[in-house]
Amino acid sequence: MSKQRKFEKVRVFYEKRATILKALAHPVRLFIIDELAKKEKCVCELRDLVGSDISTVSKHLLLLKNAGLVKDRKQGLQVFYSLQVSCVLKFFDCVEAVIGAEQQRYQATRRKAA
Amino acid sequence: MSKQRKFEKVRVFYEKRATILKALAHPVRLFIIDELAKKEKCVCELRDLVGSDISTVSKHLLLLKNAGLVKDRKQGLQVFYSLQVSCVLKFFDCVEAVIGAEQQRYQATRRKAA
DNA sequence: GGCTTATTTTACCAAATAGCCAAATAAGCT
DNA sequence: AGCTTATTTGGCTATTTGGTAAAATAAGCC
Repeated sequence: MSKQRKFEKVRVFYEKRATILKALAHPVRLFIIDELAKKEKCVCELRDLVGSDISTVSKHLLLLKNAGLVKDRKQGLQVFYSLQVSCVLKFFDCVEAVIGAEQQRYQATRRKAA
Repeated sequence: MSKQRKFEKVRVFYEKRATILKALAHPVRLFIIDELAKKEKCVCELRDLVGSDISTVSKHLLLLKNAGLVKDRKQGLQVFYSLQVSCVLKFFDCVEAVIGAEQQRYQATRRKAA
């Protein structure tokens, strides 16, 4: 019983982590993060870049904000969003490494098959 | 038209990134990754630790494997999984920082309200 | 106040995900 | 081959997520 169901005891901890990662786990949101890393942008600018309904973009931004990844600043009619946590960018290097390794394995398999 | 719908041109790139992050975006899978970082484990060990149906655990592992994050090794009746990409662990430090900052903001708000 | 523009919220539908059980597969043992 | 154990796969339902359109808010301008 000692090691069993260890997860139950740490569930809340991992749920918090998962919230952050869920916020990142969407192509549009990852794109938005990269854009905001360059420069703060208003919702309408992001809508033009992304090309979907502004309400959709707004929801993506709310999700990122609730996760603590971006912050917003109101200026007149517009709301400008900017990146709150720059360390996420470093993580993408790791993600790229995973993708690269994956492709290498795929090509190795193809060579073997040929 | 120059900057508009930029996302369409880079969509595939961000979809690949999102695949990796989706694989990470689940409390049980994050727990499994931490466990595998310590030591390779068979599916039944992980089932005991997690406490859900073995088929559920197996599916989580398949997902992590397809994302290139873990690898498997068959030994007799058992299948042992281990962490393939250790750099994900470093990212969790960033995630913890986000959570920490979030809590600080929350407490600051409470102080203001009180 | 009324008009316009930017953003958010609500309501609703479609698609994806997570979980469990049962059946199928795989590997060892006698 | 028959039995047992470990894991994977398929089928099903419940829940969550993603998207759009329409309504509601918010801020500026006349």
